[in-house]
Amino acid sequence: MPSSSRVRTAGRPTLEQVAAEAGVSRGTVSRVINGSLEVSESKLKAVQDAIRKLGYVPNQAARSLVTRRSDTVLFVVSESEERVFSEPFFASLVRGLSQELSSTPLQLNMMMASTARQHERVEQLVRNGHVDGVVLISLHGDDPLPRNLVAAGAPVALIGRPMSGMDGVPFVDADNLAGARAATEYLYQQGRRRFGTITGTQDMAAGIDRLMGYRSALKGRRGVTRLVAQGDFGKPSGERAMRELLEEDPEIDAVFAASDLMAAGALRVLRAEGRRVPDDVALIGFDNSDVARNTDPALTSVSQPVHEMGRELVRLLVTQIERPGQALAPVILPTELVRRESA
Amino acid sequence: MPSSSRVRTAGRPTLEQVAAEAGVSRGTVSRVINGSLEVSESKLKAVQDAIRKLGYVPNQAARSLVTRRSDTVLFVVSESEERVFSEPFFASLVRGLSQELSSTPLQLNMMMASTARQHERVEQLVRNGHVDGVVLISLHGDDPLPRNLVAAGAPVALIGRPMSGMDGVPFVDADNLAGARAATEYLYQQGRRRFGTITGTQDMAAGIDRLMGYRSALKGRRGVTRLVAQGDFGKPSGERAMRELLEEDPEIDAVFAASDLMAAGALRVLRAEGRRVPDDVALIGFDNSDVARNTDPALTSVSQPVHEMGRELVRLLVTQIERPGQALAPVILPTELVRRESA
DNA sequence: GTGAAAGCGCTAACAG
DNA sequence: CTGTTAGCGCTTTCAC
Repeated sequence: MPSSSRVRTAGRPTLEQVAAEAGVSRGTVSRVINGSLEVSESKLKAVQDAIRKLGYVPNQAARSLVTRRSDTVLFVVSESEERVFSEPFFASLVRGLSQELSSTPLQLNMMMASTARQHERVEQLVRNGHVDGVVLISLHGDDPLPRNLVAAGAPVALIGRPMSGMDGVPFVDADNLAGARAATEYLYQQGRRRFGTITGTQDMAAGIDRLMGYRSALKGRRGVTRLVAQGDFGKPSGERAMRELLEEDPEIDAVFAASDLMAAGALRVLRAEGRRVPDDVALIGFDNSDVARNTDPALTSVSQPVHEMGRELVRLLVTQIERPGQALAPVILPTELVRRESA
Repeated sequence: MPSSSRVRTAGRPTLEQVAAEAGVSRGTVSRVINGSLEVSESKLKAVQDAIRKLGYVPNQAARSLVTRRSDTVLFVVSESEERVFSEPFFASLVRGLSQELSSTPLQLNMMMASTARQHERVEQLVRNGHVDGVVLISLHGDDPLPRNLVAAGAPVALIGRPMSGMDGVPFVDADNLAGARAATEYLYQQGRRRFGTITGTQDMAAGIDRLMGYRSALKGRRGVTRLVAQGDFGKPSGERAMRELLEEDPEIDAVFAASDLMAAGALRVLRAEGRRVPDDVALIGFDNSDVARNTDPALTSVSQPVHEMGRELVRLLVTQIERPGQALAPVILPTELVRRESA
C-alpha cells in the first residue's frame, strides 16, 4: 500500500514527495520529468504513477534557479511602430507565436516598450536571464535595442527585414517584393496600361521592397506609363498621393498601394473624383487586413502569411536557444494575391 | 577602497556580492531591495551604491522560489471568442494592460487557450503558483474556466460582464446600455422617427445590453417606429439584418447596429438598395473600430475606452493580490459617441 | 537595526 | 541505471 505522502507545507506536492511516493530518489524523479532515457521501465512507471496520483507539477522557479533558463520568450512591441504594425497584424502574429510556442516548454511574455527606459528594462531582463529569447519588430535603422540584445548574447528574431547593420540576426519577413510584383502584373494582365503606385515610407524595408516589386513588374513593358507617389502607409497619405496621381494623369487606370490603409484613402478620393472602381481605375492594396474586407468595393490585396510568420519566429528562436551561435538564414514567406472587387 | 567583488561564476552579480561590496549582510541588502524601512541611513546608502556599481538586479526565480509568488499576470485569450473580441480591441487592451503593469513588478504573460487541454493548462499554471492573477475575457455562461480558476483561489478579473454564475468575480466592462441609448437618442434628436436596430448575439451581455439601450432610448416616444433584427456581431449578419429591416419598413430612416462590422454590412446593403447614408438613412455602429474609420461614409460609432479597461483590469487584479478575499465591485466605464459621416 | 542561518524545490554532477 | 549531495539566489525568522 502506498503510504500517504507527508504534506510538508500546505502547498503543492514537491518532487521530494513524488520520490517518496514512488519509492525512489529525487534524482530519479527528476530524470523522469526531464525525459532522460536512462531510467528502468519499472521505476519509470512507478514515478509516473506517483506524479499522476499526487497531481505533481514541477516548480518552474526552482528549476529556473538551477538551470539558469527561464523558459520564457519575450515579445517586445515598440509602440512607436503602431502605424506599420497594424492591429490585425498584431493579433495574428500573437496567435502564430502562441501556437508554435504551445509545442515547447516556452511561455510567451509580452512587453510594450516605447520609451528608452523601457528598452533598458528589456535589456535588463535579457541580461539577467529572465528571458531566453526575444521577438522584436525590426525598427528603423537607428534603434540600438536589437543590437544591444544580440551583444548581450540573447537569441533574437526580428519581424521584418531590418534596414542595416543587423548582420547575422535572423528575421522573418513576407516576400514584399514578389507580392508587389504579382499585384502589379495582375493589373497589367487585366489590360491596364496607365499605372501609379502609392509607396510606403522609404526608410523601412517593406516600403522599399514593395516599390521595387512594382517597378520590376513594369520593367521593360512598352506602352505603359508608371507613376510613383509617396505615402507613409497611413490613410491620409493615401488620399494625398491619390490626388497627386490623378493630377499627373487623369486617365490613370491602375493603382497599386503599399498598404490597405492607403488604398482605402485612395479609394475614397477616386470616388469623390467620380472614378468608378474597378471599372475606371483598378486598385490593389497590401496586407489583406480588415480594412480591405470592409471597404466598398472590397479591396483586392496582397496577403502576408502573418500567422505562419509568428510560427517561424518561434522556430528561429528555439533553434538559437538549442544551438547557440549557429548562423541562421532569414525566412522569407510567400505572399498571396487575394482577389476581391477593386481589381 | 572597495575591494573588487569576487566573481562567483561567470554570471551576474548576486545579492551576496552586493553585500560584500557594501560591507553588510545579505539580509540587509534584501531589506533594502524590498523597501523595508528598518535600515539605517548609512547602510542604506552603502547598499544602494553597491547595487548601482555592480549593476545588480535581483534574480526573479530565486525570489519566486521563496516568496511563492510569481509576479506574473496571465492574459488568457480564448480563440473561440475571435469574432467578438475583435482585433483592434485586442491590441488596445494589451496596451492598457501593459501600461498599468509597468508601474508594478508584475509581468504580462499571454496564452491562447481554445482547447480544453489548454484550459487545463491554464488551471495548472494557477494551481502551481506560476501565475498571480488571470485576466480573462468573459465567456459564454457554460465555460467552466473562470469558475475553476476562482475555485483554485486565483485572483481573476473578467473582461465584459459575465452572463451568470460568476458571483463575486469582478469584471470591467463598457457601459453598453448607456452607449446604445446615447446613439439612439442622438438619432432621435436628428429628427429620425423610423428606427431599426441590428442586435448582437443575445447570449452575451454586450448583445443584450446594447439592445436594451436602444429600447430604453425609444421608450415612451410617440410617433416612432422601432424595429429589431437579429445579428451576431459579424458583417454578413449585418447585411442580412439590414435587408430584413428594409423589407419590413422601406421608409426606415435610422439604424443602430450593435457592432461596426454589422454596420459596415448594413451600409453596403443600403447602398446597394439605393439609399443614401446619412441623407436617407442615418447609421450608427458600435466599437469605434478601424472598420468605422474606413468605410465610406465613415461610421459614426460608440467608442469603448478599451485602453482604460485594460488598466482597470490590472488594478482589479492587483487589489485582489494585495488583499485576498476582498469583495470588489465591477468597473463600468463610460462610452462615447464618435461622430463621423454616417449619422 | 543587523547578522546568521535555514531553507524554498529543483538539477546536475558524482559515485557506486 | 540510481542514490547522494551540493548548491542555484533569495527571503525570512531568530537572536543579538
